[in-house]
Amino acid sequence: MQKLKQLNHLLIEFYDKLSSWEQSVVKETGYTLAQVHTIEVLGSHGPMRMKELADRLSITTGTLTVQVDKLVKAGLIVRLPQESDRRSILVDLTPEGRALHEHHNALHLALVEDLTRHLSSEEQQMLITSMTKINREF
Amino acid sequence: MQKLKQLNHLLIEFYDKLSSWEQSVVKETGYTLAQVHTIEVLGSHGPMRMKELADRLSITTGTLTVQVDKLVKAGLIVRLPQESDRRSILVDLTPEGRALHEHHNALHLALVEDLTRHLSSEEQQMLITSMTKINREF
DNA sequence: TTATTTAGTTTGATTATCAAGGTATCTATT
DNA sequence: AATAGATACCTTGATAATCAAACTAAATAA
Repeated sequence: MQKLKQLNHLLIEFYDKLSSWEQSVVKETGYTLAQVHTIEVLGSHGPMRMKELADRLSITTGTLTVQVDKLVKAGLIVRLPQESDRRSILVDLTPEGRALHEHHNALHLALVEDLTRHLSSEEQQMLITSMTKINREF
Repeated sequence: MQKLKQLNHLLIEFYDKLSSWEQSVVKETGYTLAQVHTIEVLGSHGPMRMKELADRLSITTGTLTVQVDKLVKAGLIVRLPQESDRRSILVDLTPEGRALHEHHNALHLALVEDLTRHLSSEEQQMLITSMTKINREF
């Protein structure tokens, strides 16, 4: 029970710190949090339809339409109408969008490297194992 | 390097899932995410001044003033003017606010219990150790 | 005393978001 | 084939969160 409380607190603390880190990192790009988040999802999962993207971002397709409009205007993504289903639209990164993702992802990797540098190889391995189990349960 | 990528991905996945979970849990309370987040911080760290609360929430004091107005009106918190420094104001939970925090916190604990139930006692212990180190570095 | 810093508030503008309604397209049923 | 229902996306109107900048009051330093 004490362990649970402790773990709960640690996970929340990590969440808050990551949230704050992301905010400050995003601010420097000149884009908004929602925009960068959209780029992140497209960058790490590849092109996808509006519906799926909205689901992954936990927003409605209505909200996403507005967001995608801005990103298209900014030259970061493109809308690709689908022949197979003419209702749906594939959204994909432009080279500029991909560049932004690469850059942002590099910052994430550098952060994780920094955060885990005092973990032994064994601890790192077990952290991977544990987080995998946790995410699977989520 | 492969490990880093893997860990980065796992942490982001966890973050996104927790974010989504929090959103749906908060929705059921009838309060907004920002409101519940404010209650959470006050509940787990105790009463504090506007400035400190704003810092912990990563928002400006201007934003917080508006937020606190709403929470006071909703009966969840109170403003306690300080005699020692008459510029500053201590913000604290009312019994109603505390009840909301208790309830929300219980959901968090239940979630963590659920997520970690397939971890061995040893894994749980090492997860605590690792997350402690990570948060310290953050 | 005067100047500077600090704590909190107010205001105006921007962004993100949702719910609800609308259009076009696809799918299943008759 | 015709119709009904479901799905994908878009549009619109309203609300919430946020910041920057200007403001007030109080504390602190010169």
